[in-house]
Amino acid sequence: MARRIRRSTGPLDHRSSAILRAVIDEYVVSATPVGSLALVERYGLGVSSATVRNILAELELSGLLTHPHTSAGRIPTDEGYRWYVETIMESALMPEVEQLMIRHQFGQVEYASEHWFRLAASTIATITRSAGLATPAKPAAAHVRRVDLVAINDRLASLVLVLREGALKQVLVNIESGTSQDTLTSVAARLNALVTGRTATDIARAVRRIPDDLPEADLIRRVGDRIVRTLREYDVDAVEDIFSDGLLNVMGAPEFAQSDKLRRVFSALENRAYLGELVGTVAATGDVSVFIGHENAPADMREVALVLAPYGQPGRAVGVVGVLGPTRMAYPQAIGTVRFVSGLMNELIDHLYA
Amino acid sequence: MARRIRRSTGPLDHRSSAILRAVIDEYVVSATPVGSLALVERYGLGVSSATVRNILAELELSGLLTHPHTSAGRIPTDEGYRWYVETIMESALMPEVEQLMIRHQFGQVEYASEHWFRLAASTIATITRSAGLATPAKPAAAHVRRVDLVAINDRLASLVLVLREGALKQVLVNIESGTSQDTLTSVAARLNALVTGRTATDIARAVRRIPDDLPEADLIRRVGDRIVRTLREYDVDAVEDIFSDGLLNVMGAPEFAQSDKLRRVFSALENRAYLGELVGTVAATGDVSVFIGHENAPADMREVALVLAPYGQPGRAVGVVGVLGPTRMAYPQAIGTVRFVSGLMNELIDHLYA
DNA sequence: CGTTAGCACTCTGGCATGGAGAGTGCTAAC
DNA sequence: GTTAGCACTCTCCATGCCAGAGTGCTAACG
Repeated sequence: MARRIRRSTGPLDHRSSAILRAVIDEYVVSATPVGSLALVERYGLGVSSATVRNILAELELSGLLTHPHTSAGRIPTDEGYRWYVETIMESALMPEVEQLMIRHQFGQVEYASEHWFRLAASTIATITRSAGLATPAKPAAAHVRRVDLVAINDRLASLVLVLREGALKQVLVNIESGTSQDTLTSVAARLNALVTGRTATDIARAVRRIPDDLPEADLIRRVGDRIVRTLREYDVDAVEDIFSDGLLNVMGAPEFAQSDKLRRVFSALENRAYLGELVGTVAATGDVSVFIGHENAPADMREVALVLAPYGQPGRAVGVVGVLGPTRMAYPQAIGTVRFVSGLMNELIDHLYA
Repeated sequence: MARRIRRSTGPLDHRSSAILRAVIDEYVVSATPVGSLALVERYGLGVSSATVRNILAELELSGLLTHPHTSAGRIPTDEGYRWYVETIMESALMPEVEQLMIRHQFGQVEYASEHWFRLAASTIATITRSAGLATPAKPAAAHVRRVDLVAINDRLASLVLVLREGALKQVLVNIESGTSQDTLTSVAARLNALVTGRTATDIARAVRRIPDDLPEADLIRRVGDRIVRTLREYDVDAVEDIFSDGLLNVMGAPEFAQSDKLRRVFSALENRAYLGELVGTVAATGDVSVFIGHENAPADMREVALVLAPYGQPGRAVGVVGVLGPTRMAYPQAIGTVRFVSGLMNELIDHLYA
């Protein structure tokens, strides 16, 4: 026997890392198991295929690579990808050209803040050729900036809440037949004094203290309660909106050629519960997070990887942007892109709250 | 030869229709070509399989059925489905039980009008086990009901438009550093006088007539222009939002087992241009419309059928609800469901504008 | 004249077979 | 420690074959 096979758990030596990296790089583009010969031919390793085979066997023992069957090349395991991601995590950046392109695109929609996160998702999708994900920036607790009441018909009015975080919320409220718009306007004025800058809890307290002899006290109280309820719903709502774009990109991947695999990916995407949970944990961090294959709890997501990053201002409004693709994903690009876009979103939000 | 084969272009005789109907009913549930034997066994036609074969041959000549290959059963052509749909169009209704169930569901979200169309899509998806589609009710030309200006920071304000049709629109506008909220409020009041109940064209005219000596004339004019621009964009915007739910249902259909077919369906769904166009034509009609296979212009939609119906008030706000599924669809159920849901949405909207 | 039994014919789908190609793991030599 | 050489294994694809399903035609029937 030429070399004792190490079941190394420690860090990989230089040559092993180079080969593991090469296997992953190759597999990511070819989507077929990569053999020792292909590696020496295409990656100028300076050793023979036999040597490479020895190292591949070691890497397999360490759990970083596998074999689909005896006489096939190697493919990375989720652990292999994990190692890879750790090694490139810090250095992954976007090419300047693309950065400029994206900045330009965002410049086009300048002030339609509600569309930023959609644009983020579709930009990410285009660049990474995977599915782009994004959630709108959502505050920990909604603060009201302004209230409006507009009569819709004889018995209904539209209650509009403008939140400090830039979001709008509208609900209908019943009014007594014959209430004029003037009355509504003055009620809205009273309410504005009561609610501006406040959160649900504060407003609930204020509403309880409305004196009975105030004109229209009843209506004010009723609308006030409605505001509280609406805010509470808004606060509790698990990230309601996870916008995704470029699903077609993912559908093209060869690993999803069988439609049942594809189906699983989609049902994973409709599994808002898990995504919402992830968004929550990611929002609490500062940088890009990567979730690879079985690192995702739901069985349906075992074949996909997620690259997510938060944006916004911690404690005020926080959202998430990211990529969903096969575990065989161009991680450096994905991480670079997500990092850049989240940074860009940060700039935009900062500008908003300057 | 026993019976001269008719290449009838006229209406089908009673027995032929019964058999055609049987083929379609059977194919819709089995998804496999249906043979003469299966028909006589399961549909008590009172004739032998040989006779049925003769009639099947006639129906094929008339273009209502085909053959995937020589020794297979028959499957309906798009024309066959078309014939079928015409014969059941008027009579397709939902079972009362389901009607009640749906009414109940809508009762739950009573006043969250912005969510009605989403609920419509998901309800339709659940019942028909296909993809449910819905667009929000959108007016021919937006009328402003109210304008609001809220300072966001030193240089930005949020312009909120409440439209007569119940929609909200928000954009950011630049303001001069140091403009107070009071100024903004008074500007908003001026603008309200100017724009209430008007459409983009009217407002553009009014803005041009603002006298220079009005306080803050500049700001008023600038915001006015912005309102006009926003309304115009809103008007022009091809139906921006086509909400869909239950795509997973469609993915399960055996005709989409190969993922490239599935892919085509999805890219069709992202083909907002065509869907928007359809929505436009459907909105102009009064009842359910059905588009089967090649009746759809885009090649990607040749394997799906759409059942669409408008809702809302013509000339005011009109939206569309519908189903997208394989051409092999349970048309009676789909048509009944879509008809009922659109009727229900009509009731809701009428109530809103009472 | 329409209906029916009978039968030859055709096509698919599943399954086994076999050979080419790719890539491994091992051994022995360097 | 590295490498050439080689037997071995497994997939993939093309081929051939068979059973099953269903047709279309023909000839007989009422």
